[in-house]
Amino acid sequence: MTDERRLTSQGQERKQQLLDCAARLFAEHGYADTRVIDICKAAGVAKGLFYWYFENKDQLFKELAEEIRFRLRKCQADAIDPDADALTRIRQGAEASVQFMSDHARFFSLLEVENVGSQFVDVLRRGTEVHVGDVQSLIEAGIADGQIRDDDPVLLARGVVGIVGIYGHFHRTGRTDLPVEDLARFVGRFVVNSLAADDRLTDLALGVQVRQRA
Amino acid sequence: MTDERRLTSQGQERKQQLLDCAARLFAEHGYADTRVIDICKAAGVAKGLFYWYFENKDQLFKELAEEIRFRLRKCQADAIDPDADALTRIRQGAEASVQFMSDHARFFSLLEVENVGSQFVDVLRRGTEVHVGDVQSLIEAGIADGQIRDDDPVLLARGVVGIVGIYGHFHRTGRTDLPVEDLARFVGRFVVNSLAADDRLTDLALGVQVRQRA
Amino acid sequence: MTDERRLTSQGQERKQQLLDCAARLFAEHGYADTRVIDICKAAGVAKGLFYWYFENKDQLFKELAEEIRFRLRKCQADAIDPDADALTRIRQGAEASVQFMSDHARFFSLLEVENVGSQFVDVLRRGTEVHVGDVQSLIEAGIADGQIRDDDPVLLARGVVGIVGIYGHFHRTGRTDLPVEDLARFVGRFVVNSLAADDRLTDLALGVQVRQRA
Amino acid sequence: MTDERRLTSQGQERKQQLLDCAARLFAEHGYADTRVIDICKAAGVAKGLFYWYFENKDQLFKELAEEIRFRLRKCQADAIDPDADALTRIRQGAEASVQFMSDHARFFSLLEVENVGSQFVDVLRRGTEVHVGDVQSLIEAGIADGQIRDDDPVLLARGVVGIVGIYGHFHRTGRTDLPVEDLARFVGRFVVNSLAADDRLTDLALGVQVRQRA
DNA sequence: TATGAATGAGTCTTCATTCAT
DNA sequence: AATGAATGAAGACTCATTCAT
Repeated sequence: MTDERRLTSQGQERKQQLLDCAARLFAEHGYADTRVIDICKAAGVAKGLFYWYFENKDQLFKELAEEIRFRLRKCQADAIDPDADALTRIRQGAEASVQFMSDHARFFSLLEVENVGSQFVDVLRRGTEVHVGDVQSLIEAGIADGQIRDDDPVLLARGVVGIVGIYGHFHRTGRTDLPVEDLARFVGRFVVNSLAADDRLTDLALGVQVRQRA
Repeated sequence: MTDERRLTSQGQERKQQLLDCAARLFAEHGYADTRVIDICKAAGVAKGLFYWYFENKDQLFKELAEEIRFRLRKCQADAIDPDADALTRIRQGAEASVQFMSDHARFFSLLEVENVGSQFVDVLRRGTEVHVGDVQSLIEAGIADGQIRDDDPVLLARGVVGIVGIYGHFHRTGRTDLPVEDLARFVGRFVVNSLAADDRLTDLALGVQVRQRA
Repeated sequence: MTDERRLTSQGQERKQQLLDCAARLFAEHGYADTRVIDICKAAGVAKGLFYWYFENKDQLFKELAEEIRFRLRKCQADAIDPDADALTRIRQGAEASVQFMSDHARFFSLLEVENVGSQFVDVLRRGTEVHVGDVQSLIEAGIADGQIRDDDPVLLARGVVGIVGIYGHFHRTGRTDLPVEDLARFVGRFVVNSLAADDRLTDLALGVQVRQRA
Repeated sequence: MTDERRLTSQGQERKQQLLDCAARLFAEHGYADTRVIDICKAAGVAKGLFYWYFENKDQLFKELAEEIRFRLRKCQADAIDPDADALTRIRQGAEASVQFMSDHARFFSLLEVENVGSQFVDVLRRGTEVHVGDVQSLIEAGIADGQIRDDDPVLLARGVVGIVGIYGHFHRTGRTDLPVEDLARFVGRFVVNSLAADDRLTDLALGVQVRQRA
């Protein structure tokens, strides 16, 4: 399947079925510990068929990774109020991301493979960079507004993306019984606090109506 | 080497040599892509000797992981001023960690394997928990002092540990030419901002002498 | 091949081919000294294919052992005259067994592994017990008839099975140039003599028409 | 230790200690599954020392095998009444052998390794031949006397040795709770019945004083 | 499309044996 | 005599990928 192939609708389904099974198994046992045959068995097809739909195991992974990135980004865009200020938008994006990661826990674990020596560093890193870029733009706007503290925007953006990932992982690996909504709000607070130039702006971005400062 | 073996000093050296070689190779090519024989070749010994010192490849990894965690913790303890306030101590610990991760980049990449399905989740997670616990104590103290914002200490601690890890990884993977010292200071700032209850306390923990607030 | 696999007829053939080659090699060089790759080379297939048909080397052995036991038992049943008396039937079974072991010497050497500490004791022992059980029934009948001397039927049965095995081994290991037919008859005589309650009954079971007793 | 070495008395002890441990372990787990290091550990010495006392693992086994054969033969000789008739002497030898095998169960299991493809066929077979030779002489005498049925003496001898071995194995592997003495007597009976030319002679060799014949 | 069969390079692990001290 | 260290050949088993039908 090196070339772009036109798949019948049944073929499309079959392919998606394999993708879904793979995602689940990768999430459950990791990429290395999931064999091609496991995926096929889960989908109830013969091993040979795998290679009709995918060039190889790596390629399947990359398809999965990109699909998920794409969905996440869409979700973030949907969650962000285009008229809000930069910090608020970052917060909204972060909260939506945490929620999304929880909803698609299985799929998402995949992206955590960004490890040294992995054959996927490139894809994954490229994926991360997209998010970092998104956040960076917002941060630059926020700094220009004086809303975000004046520090290296790229570094700050990386921090934001990283934090979201951390708590996503944390929640995904079941080490808290906190409801996602609460965790999402916590992450929003955390991110805003990390970036805000000033306490009052923090309050603003957090939507605190009235607050007494010491 | 299932049982506890008494090693001669020569044996101890040889074992450490194998550990060192393994750490380097794991860092360079990843755990899975480093074969036992690669480690042995790097150490200039026969393959069989590996199994004189280690039960198997997994076990070696676990020994390494624990050794590194131990060293990091020692380094943090050394960097922290026992008389300083909680937030400052967290900052010192974070900065020291970034520095340490840079110095021992090779070793440290190892710990990034905390992935779903890995055979090492347990060891690694346990390792992380130690750090989280350390930070948590400090955070609780800081909250009691009113220096750190009143939020869930465990979650906050996880954020701190996570952030340090992220920037460590970032630096390790060579995606910045920022000198480590600068990165460490940035991380310190980031952490402090994330936690501080108030801008003035931020300044305090960052050692800013005088600062005009808007 | 952990699960039950549906094999095509081609697959069945290939599997049998591997079984046959394995049997021959095991017989020639012993179980331990036959490598999986030897079996594959003998069958002209790649190493990996072995594991398509068998879980592992042990499992193949067990399949072989059971197959051979099954065939032997079938052969015995065919050789026995259902209308004859017990002692005669035992003799017929013994003779047929010796003949069978000679015909399938290769296969049969396998069963001699019933050794202390072998990973196969269970299967092999279970196999032996089947034969012992068969003989035991006949012996009990013979004792009831007064044809077989009144001694512990289980022990006697074990003796019969053992003797047959011994001479089978003896012939198989080429330590005699006696034709199998003669050896079989000798074993028949031996068994009958061991069991018969009385000389006259011995003669009967041996089919001696007339004989002068001293 | 290729050459004959003069061992100090302490050395003799140490060597015997290794032999004993090896015998036990071989009996318990089989030859192949007993590692040199297991023997050394059991004896509480370092692995290197093994090769001070034995050329290699095979050689140790051979020493053991011969030692046991020697002892068994001695025991048989002691049990046999030099003035008795041939059949009686065979019976006495057989009974003594069963008893001996029970007493030295551990050691004795070793001799059952006479398997195709084993590196020990030679030693073991040679050992067996000694016993067969012993019995053969007695059988020839018995045939000359008309006490033993006129059949091939070598084959008969093999049968006798084989039967003794079978029941020895049977008892050793714990598949009967019959006291050894009883088993030994059973084997004596079995052997005598197998060989005797005539029922009356059977009685004689079994030491039956008076018996009513049908 | 779909299947079962086939390939073969790759890796861990074992263990008898030897060596230096 | 005795020890711990070192060697390296050997073999079982895995699994992504390809093939014939």
